[in-house]
Amino acid sequence: MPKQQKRREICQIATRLFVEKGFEKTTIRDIAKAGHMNSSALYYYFEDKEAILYEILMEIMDTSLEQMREIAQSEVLPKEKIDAVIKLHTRIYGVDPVRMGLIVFNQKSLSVEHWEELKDKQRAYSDLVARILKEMRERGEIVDIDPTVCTFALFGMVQWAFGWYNPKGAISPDQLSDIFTHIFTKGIFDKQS
Amino acid sequence: MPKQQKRREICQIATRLFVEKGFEKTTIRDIAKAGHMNSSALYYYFEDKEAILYEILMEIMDTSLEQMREIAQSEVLPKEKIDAVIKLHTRIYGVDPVRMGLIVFNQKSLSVEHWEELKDKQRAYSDLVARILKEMRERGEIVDIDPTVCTFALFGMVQWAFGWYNPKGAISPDQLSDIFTHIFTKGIFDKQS
Amino acid sequence: MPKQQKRREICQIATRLFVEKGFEKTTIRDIAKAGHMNSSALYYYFEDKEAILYEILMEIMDTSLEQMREIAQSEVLPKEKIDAVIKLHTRIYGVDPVRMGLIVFNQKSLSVEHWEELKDKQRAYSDLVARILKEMRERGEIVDIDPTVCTFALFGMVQWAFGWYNPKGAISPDQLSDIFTHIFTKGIFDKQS
Amino acid sequence: MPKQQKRREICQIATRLFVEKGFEKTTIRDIAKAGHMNSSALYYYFEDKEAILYEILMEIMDTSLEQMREIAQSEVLPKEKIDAVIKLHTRIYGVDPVRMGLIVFNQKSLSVEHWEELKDKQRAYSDLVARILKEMRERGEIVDIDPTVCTFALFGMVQWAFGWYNPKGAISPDQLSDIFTHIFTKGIFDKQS
DNA sequence: TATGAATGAGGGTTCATTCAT
DNA sequence: TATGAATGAACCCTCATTCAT
Repeated sequence: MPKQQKRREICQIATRLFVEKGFEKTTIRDIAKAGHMNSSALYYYFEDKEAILYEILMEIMDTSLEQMREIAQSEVLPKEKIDAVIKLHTRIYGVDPVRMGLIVFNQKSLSVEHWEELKDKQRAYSDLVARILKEMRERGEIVDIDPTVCTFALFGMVQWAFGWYNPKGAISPDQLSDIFTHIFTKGIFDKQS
Repeated sequence: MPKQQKRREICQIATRLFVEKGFEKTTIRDIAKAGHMNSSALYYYFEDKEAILYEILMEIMDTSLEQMREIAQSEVLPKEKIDAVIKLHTRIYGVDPVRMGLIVFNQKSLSVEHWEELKDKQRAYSDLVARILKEMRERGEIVDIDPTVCTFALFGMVQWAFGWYNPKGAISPDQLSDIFTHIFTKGIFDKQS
Repeated sequence: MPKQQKRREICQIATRLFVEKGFEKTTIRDIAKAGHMNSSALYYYFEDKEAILYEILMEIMDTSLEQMREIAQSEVLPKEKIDAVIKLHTRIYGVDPVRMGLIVFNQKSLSVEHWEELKDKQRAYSDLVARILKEMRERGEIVDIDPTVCTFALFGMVQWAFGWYNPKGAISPDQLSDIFTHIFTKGIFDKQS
Repeated sequence: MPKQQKRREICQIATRLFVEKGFEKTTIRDIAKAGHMNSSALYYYFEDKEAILYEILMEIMDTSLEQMREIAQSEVLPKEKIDAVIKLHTRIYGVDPVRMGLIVFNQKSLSVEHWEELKDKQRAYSDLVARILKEMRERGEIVDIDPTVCTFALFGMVQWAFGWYNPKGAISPDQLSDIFTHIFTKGIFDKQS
């Protein structure tokens, strides 16, 4: 258990460095120094440098996947689910520069197997949303566009915020997700915001 | 002049490799070998490995910035400009895996100065769009949301396609930009597609 | 006593690994894992990684030296002693891949002092044989060649078998030592085998 | 050509070090330092540390194989061939501490493929001798013992000298090979040396 | 213009060993 | 007796870069 705790600690430190400098430019010695330990000590906790990235990324995906599942399985109207989806995705990926930055900038550094594992979880995550939209589309509640495309459009819009959103700015996370909800559901031509 | 030509050739080769393996994992010898030249020769054409990336990225930004300027300066209705913007951005960044991949995955490899230069051009590019939206907003033609936020929302939605859009799939680039236009302007709750 | 027993156990495990992979490529953790113990525990039983090799090698030398002494001290004709010597050396070093392999491939990994100790015992061992031959030579019973050279010639011929002899093949260990005896004493030109 | 020359130079230096300390304990920097060059320069000439050992070992085998072939193909009596074989093997492997030491102490450090290549050449080498003996045996000229076993017995006797023969001692290489010839052909019980 | 050769800094990783418990 | 954790010294190898030609 203290070992597991130390792993987490290392992951937190590595996360910061990976976001700042990228995986490739972060050396094992950088991580060690930031954690006040010997670089070889890291190999007591992780097999590899890549294993650290893998652990970090998987933890992110597992957590968000679980939350998305809860939304998908909740007993509310599809429309309300979409609201919740946008709120969740904004909070996890839009407003937080770490998670998205980590994934976007470093996924290429995963091993092929681990990368595929990541992709699988991402697919599972987006499928949950696409299925909601599909249902709405079949009921004629939304526009007649491929739900998967709509999902990716939404995700792109929301998560891209990681690159420009300023947490200390005028817009709160909740306001941001409201904005995204408005655009995604009603478009910018709809004027009653 | 042959020198400039050779530079372009090198950039094309490097572009391919950077997209495939990323800047950090592409060695100067990889580029040289792919171009059937000696790795030392590259230093006759470029100061640095980074200089190659810089040139590639700047060329992309300059080209797209120019095209965006044309749209901004054209004498048409703002609404039509938005259509054109989405069409342009979809074509340049959405359906082409190279340009966006290059920028997203490799911008961290630029030197600080070059990175800021890139950011400046990206800002200029997005400002052109934001200004159109601002004008529309002032005229009450669109929803009352910060135009810059709208711009980034649009960009995110569109350019994220580089990661999932399949050029050999059922959706043509034009159809894709129509989809984006619909969502961005009318939202998915508007059912007449 | 349990400590001494454990030492032996460790030596047996290490012997196997040293033969398989060589001393340098066998890690202390390999040995520990094969013995279902923690690598730190080994340091309770042995000072060093090298100490394990030393113990193994010395045990081999002590055993064989003792057996050679018995032959040397036995009250039989020199000629019969030579027969016994060849039989012994064949059994210990020729047909067993472990002992010779261990010595040949790993003696360079001993510390200088230990290496010299090993050499001393090997010298004592070969001296016992050389003295028998010397006696025979003085009596004119054998060819007029330096007995030490003869001894090494014999040892080389016999112990080299560790590299090619197949215990599951057609030749039994006893037959092999008979062959060596024939060659060494009568040469291959002597046809009555 | 200067590159090939440098490769040879490196091999010579490495040979010395491998014999002195063994392959595993010789670092790439040791070799570089002994050759007054930068350790990375070695990688311009050789792919690997192992590639150096491979080159050295193959060169030894190729050379000796060629010389053994000449003997095998010469038009002389089998008995004279055997004399030549012993003379050759004594000179190449018995009297020279380098070649045999290199092979014996370091063959385990070759990659599996390279090790098998080495074994193949060694087999070819010993087969040439075994074939001569086989012919003699069929003609009833020598004892009725498996020629391959005789070959290995001979090789063992001769090459083991690398470990004990003193080039500055009283016995010249030619005398040594005469001794081996006597023992191998007539045995030590035959007294007219 | 172009190349062969060289270099130096550093990167990931291994491993024998130690030490507090 | 035994272990988990930590360490430090290396080790092999890579790579951008340089320089004489």
